[in-house]
Formats: sequence, structure tokens, C-alpha cells
Amino acid sequence: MLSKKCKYAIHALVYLAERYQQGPVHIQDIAEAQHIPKKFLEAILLEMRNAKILHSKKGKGGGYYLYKKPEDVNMVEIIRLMDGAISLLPCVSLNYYEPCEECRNEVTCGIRDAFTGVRDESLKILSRSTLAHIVKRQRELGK
Amino acid sequence: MLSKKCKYAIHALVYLAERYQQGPVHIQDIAEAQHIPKKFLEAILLEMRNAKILHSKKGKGGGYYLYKKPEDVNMVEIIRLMDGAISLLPCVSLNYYEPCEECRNEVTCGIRDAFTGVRDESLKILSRSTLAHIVKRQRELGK
DNA sequence: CTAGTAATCTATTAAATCAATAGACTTTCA
DNA sequence: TGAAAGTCTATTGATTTAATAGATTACTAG
Repeated sequence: MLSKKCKYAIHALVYLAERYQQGPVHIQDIAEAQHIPKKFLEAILLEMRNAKILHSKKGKGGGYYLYKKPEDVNMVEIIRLMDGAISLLPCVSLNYYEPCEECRNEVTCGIRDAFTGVRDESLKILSRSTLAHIVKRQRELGK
Repeated sequence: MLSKKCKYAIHALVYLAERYQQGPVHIQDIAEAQHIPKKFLEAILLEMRNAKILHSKKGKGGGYYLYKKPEDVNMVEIIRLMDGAISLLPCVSLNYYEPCEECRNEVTCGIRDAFTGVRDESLKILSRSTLAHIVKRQRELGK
């Protein structure tokens, strides 16, 4: 399961993607619209700013806005940033690999097999799923 | 990521599957072979016994053994039992569904889409992955 | 140039979950 | 009947998650 932090991040990003190139949006606005505790959201947005996904502007008329293009931000990037690995096991993780103590021999470990498959499929789907994609779909459905 | 509990459970089950129909196996044996804290393993095995995956025999010569056939125990069942939902979001979960507070309208929520896809693919792969399958693969690779 | 606005940064805390441990009890078998 | 092994209840410590508080910095308008 994704953490609340990650869910908040996704919702905030979608909100900003809907307002792409329309100037900075106050944290307060996002927090209220998406029902996210403001202070918690601050930390989340800051993290995404440091990751160069968002930019921000201080002072009056300031706020956050998307720096990357909506079609260049996918779920893989967000999940890895907020929650870490996509894989279900450390020993099959591409970005957060750790050997497992239990199985001596990774090559012959029958367990890894299934979880490598899950990882690959998940990555495939989640990397196709961009902010642009999500916003487009919502518009089509008339949100 | 799967919890340690879940990983321990899978390793213990594979160990028992390798010894299917060869009589009860001591907790102690499993714990030592798989490097799992014995007391923790007790709780895990007990839970799987209550779920009718394992049976046990008390007293001298007792221990745990697979009740279900190795080909009838798949990763989906184990993960759900140990860690809960397979899905990444509660609002797309089949067995642990919860509405999400963030999105008013589930039908038009563009986010659910991607995560429904991930859920379906994960379920497909994990349900194909049985203990029999894992043991077979390990034998082929000459473990 | 200064008042107000909004993001930034540091720090702390509360709650929940995860992982592990302890010990008394029960069943079974030789 | 006593030793072996699982069963049950409970507690604990560590870690992570979620949320909050307050001081500081940067920006803009007037």
C-alpha cells in the first residue's frame, strides 16, 4: 500500500497539472481542495521541489507550480520519491536493491521469479501513467 | 514492500513444501534453516494453521506440515493473510476496499485507472505463483 | 522601504505498526 | 509420568508514519 504521504503527493500533483502554466498555486488552496493537512503538504511539496518536479515562488502571489511537463511526470517517479521501492522484495528491486539473508543463492531462489515479474509489470504500467494521462482521462469523464 | 513477517511466511512454506508428505517438521528446524526468530515464526505458523494452510501435531514427534497441496497455495493467499491488500490503493482493492476521502467521484478519478491495472497484473502473476511452482523451479536449478 | 504574504526550515510529538521476546499452559508419545 | 513440542496471552522496544509548532527568509505591492 502507498503511504498517505504518497497519495497526498499524487493528488497535489494532479491538482497542479490541471492548472499547468496558470501561475503559482497557494499551498492553502491545494490543502483545502484535496483535504490534506497543510503543514504535512508543505513538507511534501518541498520534497518534490528539491527533486525538480515543482518550482515555487515566495511572497505575495507566490505558491507552487509544475516545473516538469505533465507528460514527463509519471507514477514511478513519485512513488520512488515518496515511498521508495516499487518491488515487493528488496532482492528484486532495481533502485533499492538489498540482498536477502534468507536465500543463500539468488540465482536458484524460486521466490524471486514471481516477484521479478510483478516488478516488471508494475513498472511498465506505472511509468506509462503520467500526470498528463491522468488529467486527460478526468477531463474526458467530465470531472 | 512485503513485511518481514510475510517473507518469513513464504520461506517457511517453501521449506515445508520441499518436505511435503514427509511428516511434521519442528518449528526449530525451520527457524534455524531459514534464519527466522523462533518465537516470531511460531506466531506466523499458527496464523497459517488457523487459515487451514498448515496442520500441526503437538507433543513428541510433532511439528508443522502442509495441509493444502503445494499447487493450491499461491502468493496472493499468503500476502493477503500476512500483510493485507495486494493493491497499492485502498480504493482499488478487491479484498480490502475502502473509499478514498480525497477523490469525490471514483468513476472519474484518473488516478484509480493506473492502479487498477497494476492490481490486475500483480494478481495474475502472484496467483500463478504457487509453492509447487517455486519448489519445482528450485529443483530444476539444482538447489 | 516597509508591511504583509507565502514559502522554508528545524524541531518535536503522537500514533500506529512492525518485529521480537517471555512465560505459562496444553497435548502427545514413549 | 515426564519430556517434547505446539498454543496462547501479554508485553516490549524499535521504527515508521502522520501531523503540528514556531521561527525565518524571500518576494511584491504600495
